[in-house]
Amino acid sequence: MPYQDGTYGCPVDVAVQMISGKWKPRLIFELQGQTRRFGELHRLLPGVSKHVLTVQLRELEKDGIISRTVIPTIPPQVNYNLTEFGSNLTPILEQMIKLGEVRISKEKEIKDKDRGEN
Amino acid sequence: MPYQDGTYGCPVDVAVQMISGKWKPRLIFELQGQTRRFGELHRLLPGVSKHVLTVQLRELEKDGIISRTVIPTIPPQVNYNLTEFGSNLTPILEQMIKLGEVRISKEKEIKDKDRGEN
DNA sequence: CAGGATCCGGGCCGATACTG
DNA sequence: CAGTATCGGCCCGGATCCTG
Repeated sequence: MPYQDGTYGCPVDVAVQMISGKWKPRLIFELQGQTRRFGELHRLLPGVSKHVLTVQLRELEKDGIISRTVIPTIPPQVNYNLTEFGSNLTPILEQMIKLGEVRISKEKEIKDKDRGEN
Repeated sequence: MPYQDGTYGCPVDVAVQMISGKWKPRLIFELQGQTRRFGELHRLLPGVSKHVLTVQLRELEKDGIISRTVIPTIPPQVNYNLTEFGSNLTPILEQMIKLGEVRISKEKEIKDKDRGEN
């Protein structure tokens, strides 16, 4: 959202706002190239409650990152997809995965070293 | 941090933990290839208090992303740098900037369209 | 100059119960 | 199945004042 003078904030901050939320990056990741149902996402993210999951999904939808499609059957079915705009987030996720892996292997080293010293 | 069974979480979540914090991505961005002093960072991020800035810097330091160097002059001088490990975050920042720019130009379009309709 | 100490408010997140 | 409704805790972030 622009300031009153019509200017916009730093691109970094803008991006931060879009993906900030404890589960959003994970959700975007799980929706890469796949349609997922609500319950599916709920199972894929152990620890998230349905309430919080709903809120995060709604925010992503409002930001134009994902789309939500309701199929009015009984029982109902709701599908989530990445939008075209949302696919712009893919490179970020890829880099986050790389970073996470680097970090994990670094921790493994430390742990292995500690074991060697005891 | 690993679980008790020695396994590690999803790389995405690990990365999220590292960069989550309202000002962290901005701080990492401002430290790309440059040494910066505390006051400098404080001026570069309008809106952040010294207290919060300190906390965020300390967390980044604890995670091994930045280094903190004190030069005991009067008045004191404290320099911050990205560590070698921290430079692993550069690709993420680049992608976040791209994303932010896409988003900003998209909002500009909408605003221009609205102006045309009124 | 670069913080530490203290207080505080909000919203982020989660648990539980209920529903079309 | 895919949510809503309600409640509550807790921590993040901010304001203010103080210091070597």
